[in-house]
Amino acid sequence: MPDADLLPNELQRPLVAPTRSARVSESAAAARHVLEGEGAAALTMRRLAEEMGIQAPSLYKHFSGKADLELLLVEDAMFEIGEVTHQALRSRGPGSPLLELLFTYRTYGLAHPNLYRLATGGRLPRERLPDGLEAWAGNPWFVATADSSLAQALWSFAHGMVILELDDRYPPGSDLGSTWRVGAAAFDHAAGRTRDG
Amino acid sequence: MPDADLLPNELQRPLVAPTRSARVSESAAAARHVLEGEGAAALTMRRLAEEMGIQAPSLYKHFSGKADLELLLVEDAMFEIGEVTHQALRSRGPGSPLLELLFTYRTYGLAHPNLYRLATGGRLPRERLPDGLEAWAGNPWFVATADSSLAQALWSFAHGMVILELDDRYPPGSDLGSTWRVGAAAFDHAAGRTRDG
DNA sequence: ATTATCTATAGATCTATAGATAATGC
DNA sequence: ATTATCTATAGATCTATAGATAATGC
Repeated sequence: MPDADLLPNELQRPLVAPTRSARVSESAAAARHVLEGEGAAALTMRRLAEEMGIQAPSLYKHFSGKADLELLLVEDAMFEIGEVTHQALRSRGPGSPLLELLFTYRTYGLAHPNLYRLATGGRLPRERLPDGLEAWAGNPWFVATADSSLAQALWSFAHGMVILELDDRYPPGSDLGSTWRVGAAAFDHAAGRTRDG
Repeated sequence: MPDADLLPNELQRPLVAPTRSARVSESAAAARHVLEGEGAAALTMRRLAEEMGIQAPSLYKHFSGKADLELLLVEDAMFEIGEVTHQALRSRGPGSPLLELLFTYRTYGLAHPNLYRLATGGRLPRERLPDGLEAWAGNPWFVATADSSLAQALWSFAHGMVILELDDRYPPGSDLGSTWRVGAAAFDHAAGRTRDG
């Protein structure tokens, strides 16, 4: 069923590939649990098997290899990020819509640090992703700016902020709330909005 | 000796720790060669030793471990990025100073992808870095914006752009030059400059 | 019957230490 | 004498396959 009402420029959410068996879904959930709790280095086939109470070789009946498993997690993260950011635009409050979008994105990243790193770091296996997922997940940035270059610039700013914050790259004591706000204000202006629009 | 003439807000360059023996410097150069040529996964103590024509255990007379070696590369990258970005501000041409700074940063990242990833990804071992290096390397962003929040926002934008470009994260066919320009323009305005200043 | 799991194990790594030997510096 | 290097190797992993056994679905 189509979404009730789409914003201007909003894309239809792509379908989740219905090809995940129950066991595959369980594996993805367990993998996520290990990843978030213990970090990327801990996410091995052995550790995942242990988490599920089975032996590692059994996993190969469900996945052709580790890359398969990681792809599921990347998909999950992209769907979730797409959901929350689309939602941020639809239910926007009185403040700057960009700031709302940015804070929503930040909140997701900070809440799922290792999943965020996995999903946004390194090359994207485009040829194996569900059709339309990449475009749909990036769509909120375009909806918010109505310009593809500005959308990319805004997303780059957001990603830079999140990944640098996750990696504790800002000098201790930095007021990151303020950094997000001045960034949002700069892009608000570029998008043709007044600062307190 | 002090720099000839510093820009407003410009910091003095910190001294390179003069503690690198000739062999350590050679190792760092060889490590860099392996890293840039073959990627982070190839940078092992074994591969480095092979590159230098010695046996891996010999390296442990020069480094306490792999972390030691990587620290050298991070320092090198931070010094180099600091150099080129400070230089970009000093020798600025007629265009937007932010765009010049941004393009200089981008050019460095694209020219040294794996070193850039190593130096900017993951946690920074602050306690082991030369005194003042982090602040000095980040100083150009502050000089360019004269505001610490805006400086952080601008640097975050720049890093996001570079890392996403290195990881081929923009949809194929994206006009990234345009993305850099609209970003620069947004921050130029926020820094109180007119678009064609 | 078919699918999921198990045991056993191949085959590749890696980092790092111990102790012997060669090279270098005063 | 001291420092750099070598050989040998400990000790930990990891991914993935082969083939046997147990569980499940028609």
